Amino acid sequence: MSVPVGRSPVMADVARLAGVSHQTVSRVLNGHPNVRAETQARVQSAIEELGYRRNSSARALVTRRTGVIGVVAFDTTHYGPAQTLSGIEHAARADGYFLSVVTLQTVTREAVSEAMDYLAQQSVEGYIVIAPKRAVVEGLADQPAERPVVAVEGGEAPDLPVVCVDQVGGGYLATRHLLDLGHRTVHHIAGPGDWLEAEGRIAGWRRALEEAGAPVPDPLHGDWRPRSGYRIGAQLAEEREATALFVANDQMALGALRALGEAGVRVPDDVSVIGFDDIPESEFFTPPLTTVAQDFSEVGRRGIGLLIDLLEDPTDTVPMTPARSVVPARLVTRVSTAPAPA
Amino acid sequence: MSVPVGRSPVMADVARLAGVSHQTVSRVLNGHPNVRAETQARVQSAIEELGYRRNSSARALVTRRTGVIGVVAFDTTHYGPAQTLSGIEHAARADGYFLSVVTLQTVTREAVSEAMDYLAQQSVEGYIVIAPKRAVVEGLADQPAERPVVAVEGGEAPDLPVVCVDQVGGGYLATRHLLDLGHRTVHHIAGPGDWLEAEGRIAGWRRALEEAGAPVPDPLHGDWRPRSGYRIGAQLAEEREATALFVANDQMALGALRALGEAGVRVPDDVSVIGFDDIPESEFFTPPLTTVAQDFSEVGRRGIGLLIDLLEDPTDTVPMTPARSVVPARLVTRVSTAPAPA
DNA sequence: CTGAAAGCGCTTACAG
DNA sequence: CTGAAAGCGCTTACAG
Repeated sequence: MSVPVGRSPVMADVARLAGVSHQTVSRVLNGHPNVRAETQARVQSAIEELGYRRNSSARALVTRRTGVIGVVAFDTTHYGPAQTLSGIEHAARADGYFLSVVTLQTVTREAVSEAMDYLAQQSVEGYIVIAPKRAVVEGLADQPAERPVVAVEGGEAPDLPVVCVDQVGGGYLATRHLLDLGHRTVHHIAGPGDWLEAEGRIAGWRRALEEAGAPVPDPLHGDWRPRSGYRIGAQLAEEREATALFVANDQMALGALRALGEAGVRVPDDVSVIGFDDIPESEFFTPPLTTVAQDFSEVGRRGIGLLIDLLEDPTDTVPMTPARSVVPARLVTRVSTAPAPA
Repeated sequence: MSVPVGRSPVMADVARLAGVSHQTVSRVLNGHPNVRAETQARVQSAIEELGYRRNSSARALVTRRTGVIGVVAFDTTHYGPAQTLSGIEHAARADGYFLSVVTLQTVTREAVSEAMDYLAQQSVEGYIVIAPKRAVVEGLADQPAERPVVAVEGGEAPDLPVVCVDQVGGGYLATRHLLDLGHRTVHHIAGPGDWLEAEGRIAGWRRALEEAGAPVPDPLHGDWRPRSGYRIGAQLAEEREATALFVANDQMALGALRALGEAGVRVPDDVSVIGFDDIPESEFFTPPLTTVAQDFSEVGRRGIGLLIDLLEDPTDTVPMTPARSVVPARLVTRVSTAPAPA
């Protein structure tokens, strides 16, 4: 009445031990009604006694559902993607889905479609793609789309279900904050040109300036990394023109802060600086950084929610306008911003 | 000669189109020898024409191999785990494995075994567990171990294959560097008591001090976050005793730097500070931080390598002493350390 | 409420 | 070099 050594127990083993057919075991496992309570109990204890675990491959073969969601993420030293991935993972698990992850070094269309291909080999049911660049999002929309795809964390994108933080609103918030402090205008250290987040933040910054009738200086593009912020910060310090600086992420803000400090420019007395992301370090920068916080976990949660809706939607009709969910950004005021110098 | 609409092509469809049996298609797909070149070409083009993709569940059912590796990771705002995960992912993909990831909020034995249970439902072939706490590693070693497990990124652990950075060596390196600079002793802001990394760094620090016959102050425990470094830094600044400070990670070092700065203690003139991790920000701290770099990607790579060896080892014998791989740490000298004040 | 039958889409011996 | 047969471990109608 026991299982041969060296082989994991299968449903038939449980059935034999419980004195029922394997179909009844299946019913118990799947929570079907129409199983006598007493039978169910017998099956349950047989399952426990044997340490039986259902063979997921066999199940997937017949149900045509693997329960696996493919995630294409990016290998960055950035704070956001890791947080987003974590939000995605928790939400997926809460709904009983598994996550298969591919992380990319380079953010290109080709790399993304290769990653999706790889995941397709594993029969994922749908995809979440962390798609921060315009080209990638557009490449995604072009794809034949055998399975649902949700883009996450870039900016808003056409023709694709998307979850993102309100980058435009965040950029607006940051700039507005500085203008309200009496600054004549706000200079901007932007992210790389093809990043949706960079574009959104520029748009918000520009809108706030235009609304206030303030001059709109050329945005200066960094590469998200501290060093680029340092370089541009040094340049701005030399020009001695800016009194307010909106930097598109906290890492570049850190570099800028350092360059300003080295040039003898006091923050916030001479120049106010605001960042974006609210990384854990930013509170302890010199000085503590005013910044814009993004709720990455919420983005992950909503992304999974959207995808699962798509996967489980019984109607199977593609809506004319894809779903879209925008998470608001939030201003975090600290020490690095102050009223404009007299 | 084509596939009914609404159904993905199966092997039989390819076979029909190529005019062979489905077994021959299988042979081509699996790269078996003994297929005529011409037959192979016909099959290949049928595959392409139909856009056929092998059903992974059916394959796994018969081969008893899913090609999936389960990863238990931690949801931290830390730099290391994300980098490690990325290293794991690249290595796994290079070897044709898939990664199913669970991220944990809390690092407890229970959470880890729950996560492994969840992954077992998906029939993972083995596990990589990022296990930074002693209790977790010990819990892992206790488990019945139906499938191979490799622990990664904690310290060295008994009874379990492990890949980690040489934390003891790193702590030694940091402390030695400060002693060589002429400091009488080195104070230590440590990580939380139950973390293996914290323990290893303390051990290395202690060894260097003892070797040099220097006094060994009590280590002061933070929680890895900047705020705890700030708190302890403020306390040390008040005591005015330390001239050299080894902080167990860069985030706490950032907090300490800030506390010292606020107290009017100059770094490195009055106090030298060294961190651990070499996060991208540390180069732009005030002042740029001397620190100890860990090659997280290498840890991930070796972890996967070890696990795959275990999975593919034909002998199937468990060695008496589990494999163990230690990645060296590396000193990165910047501005925050200097000779002891006269 | 429960069981006997069929079949999901592959791979693996076994013939030839 | 290639095909007919069996079987992996489940779920899903279909009977009863």
